[in-house]
Amino acid sequence: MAERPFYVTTPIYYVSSVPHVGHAYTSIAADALARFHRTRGPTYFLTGTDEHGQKVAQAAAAAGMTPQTWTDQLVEQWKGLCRRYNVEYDDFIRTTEPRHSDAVVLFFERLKERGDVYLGKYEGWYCTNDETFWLEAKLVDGRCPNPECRREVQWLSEDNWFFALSKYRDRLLEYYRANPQWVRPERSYNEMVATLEGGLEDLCISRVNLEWGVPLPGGGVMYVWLDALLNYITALGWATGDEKFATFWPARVQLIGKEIARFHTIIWPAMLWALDLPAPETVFAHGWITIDGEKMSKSKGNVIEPFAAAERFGADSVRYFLMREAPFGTDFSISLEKIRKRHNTDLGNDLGNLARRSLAMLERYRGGIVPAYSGTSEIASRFADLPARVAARFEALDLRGALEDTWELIAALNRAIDDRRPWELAKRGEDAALDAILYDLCEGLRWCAHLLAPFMPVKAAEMYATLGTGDELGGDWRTDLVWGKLAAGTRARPAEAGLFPRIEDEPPAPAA
RNA sequence: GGCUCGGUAGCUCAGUGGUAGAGCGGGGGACUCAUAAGCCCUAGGUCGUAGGUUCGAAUCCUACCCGAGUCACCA
Repeated sequence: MAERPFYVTTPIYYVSSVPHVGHAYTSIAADALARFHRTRGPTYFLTGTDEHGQKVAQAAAAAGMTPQTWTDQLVEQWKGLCRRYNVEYDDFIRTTEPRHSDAVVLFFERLKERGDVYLGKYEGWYCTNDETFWLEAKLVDGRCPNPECRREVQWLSEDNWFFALSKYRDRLLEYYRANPQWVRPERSYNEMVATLEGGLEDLCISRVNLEWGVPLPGGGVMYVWLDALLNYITALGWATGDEKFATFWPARVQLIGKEIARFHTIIWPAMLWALDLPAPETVFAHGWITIDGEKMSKSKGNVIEPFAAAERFGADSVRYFLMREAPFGTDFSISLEKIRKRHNTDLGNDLGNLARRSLAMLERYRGGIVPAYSGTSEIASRFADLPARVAARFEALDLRGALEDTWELIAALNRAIDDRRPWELAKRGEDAALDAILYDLCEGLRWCAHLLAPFMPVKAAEMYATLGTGDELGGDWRTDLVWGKLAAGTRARPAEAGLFPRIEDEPPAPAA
């Protein structure tokens, strides 16, 4: 049965500053999903940058640059983050590209034709720093109530365009009731239902006193959020009738951080419906990465810097940590020490050492030549359904579960070595039994390489290469992960250095 | 303040009516192929507090305490 093409997106990242590990987290999760789905069929993975809005304009001005120059330079950091972590996107869209901004204008015109957008007056106390209108009652001493801001606010009265969001409320509620899985995890779903039940107001979608954005006919620019949300379809060529759009929309999975759920699960589907387009299949709101339970923040100086982490532990080890540490969707806490522990124990001790000891014995007892498969194996029968189980985890967006299931095989292989004691079999000349365990180990490693490739593409490929099959990873598990497929006579070569060399504790930093 | 979700072994958590579980850490043991890795054994925790329902509750109800999230036209 052919699956529907798989389209996965990350939020487009706001380029007012540099990336941190939270951005890497979302991108890596999307990448793992995309890499898995590529083994089964057409897959498209989109990420990008959100470059409009007042904060970008201000940051650029502060740096003495035009907004365009500013974003041109910053976007390299974001692309560099993907490169550093081997995040293999199919497309990277910037909202300043004409293919996007032209489509935003088209969107606006379509809505106008349809009567979903109208001219109105927006008035209120406005804080330029927060780009927010505040109710008078919320002001603190006549100033911005945001405790980190507290700037003066000004009274603004503007003629603006409004999107008739409220008229989609009932349809949204029906959609939520009919599709309980469409917003996940459940916590986000419940909160959004509660928001909807509380009622919706129309949305002001233009900014007349701002220039850095997509210009609207008659003046002003598009509110940055609507501009940004549209990237998910403009990148596919919605506006130009590209066949990519026909193939991949609606998205199977849109990953977001839980803080932007409202935009993606209320405003976004309404925008799509206004264009007579279907809403995405699933919006998944993942949790925050914290440091000892606290939100990362530059002022606290507790930021994990993604480039430095990759430097110290290797990109794949950080990828592994992020996907393994907590169930996908919940908050979890990160520290360099935690990454180091997972690297040393899960990756070094369990997996890396398994590969090394297995291949060392193959080398010693069989000259590195993979023996023939006898046709039966206890491990084979016990794990026959593993690829299907791991695949089901991916379908369910249970990325940690996929790793946990795979680790069962790794543990079983380590246990098998101790149970069957190849060194004794070799001494006693029990060739058939020795061949059997050695074959199980090599075949097991081949399976691990396939199953782990979405999470650790580089290390999985290295591991696979040591087996010496000459093939590359990336095939369909349903045909490739059949126990016994590893050919007898294959010349495997133990890696010289371990796959995951142990990383020692850092010496205490010298006092400043 | 309203709403939501949590408070279970040192740590992270699973467990939603019927004799308290997993992983990690800690402790003990046997082995040697291996990155002093792996394997085996080992935790006896008033399941936030106080009531209630029930033959029986970590699991249902009530109140309270504690923590987090959310209630913004803020990435």
